[in-house]
Amino acid sequence: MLTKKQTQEALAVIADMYPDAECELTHSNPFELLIAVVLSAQCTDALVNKVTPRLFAKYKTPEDYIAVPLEELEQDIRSIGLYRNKAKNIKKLCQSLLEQYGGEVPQDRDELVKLAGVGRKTANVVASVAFGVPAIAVDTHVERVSKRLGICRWKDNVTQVEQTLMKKIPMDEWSISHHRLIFFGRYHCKAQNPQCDICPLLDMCREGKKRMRRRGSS
DNA sequence: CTCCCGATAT
DNA sequence: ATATCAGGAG
Repeated sequence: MLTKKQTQEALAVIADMYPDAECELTHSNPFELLIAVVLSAQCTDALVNKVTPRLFAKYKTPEDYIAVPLEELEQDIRSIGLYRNKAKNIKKLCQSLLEQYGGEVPQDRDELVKLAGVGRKTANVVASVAFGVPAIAVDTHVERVSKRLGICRWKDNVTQVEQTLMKKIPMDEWSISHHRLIFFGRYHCKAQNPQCDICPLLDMCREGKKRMRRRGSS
């Protein structure tokens, strides 16, 4: 496992690669962000961004989502995938916003996770990006990168990964580091074809060195 | 653990 | 053809 100091050294290198990493889901207010993040489960941001322009033009408020039949909302988000669950969740979520939060998106993570379709990862993204609350949302990229680099253990679950990252990163850098880890995972330390051969972190990466050996001897 | 699920890269 | 995609609910 990388120490706290080694972890921050690795993050400094990643910061050089992606100094301006930020949320890539297009949105213009907390409500749109919440919808976009719910839609983004098991799906790329790029695909979500293809759908949200016309979605957000049609649906401005929680009332708008409740007003249409479920089947119509399903069709409007069909290309995202998992659309039946997501349409149902968005309707329930909007209902809750109106009934319990005056139509506004709550800022508290504990309130956010009570909403349909909102788990810890989504709640962290919304709290962090929309409201500036320090948080590290552990998605597939953050988990993969953290495990490959050895910031956490291979068998850690997402909760353990989040705890470890919060311990090894200063709180005022949680949000920016989270986005940089995502960029690093999405564009460089990719799931399918990681670019270990040109990786500035290869020296301190167990998995990378293992992969390079495997490639070199075959 | 399984199911949801279309789009995309390889 | 298959793995994967800013996961969450039952």
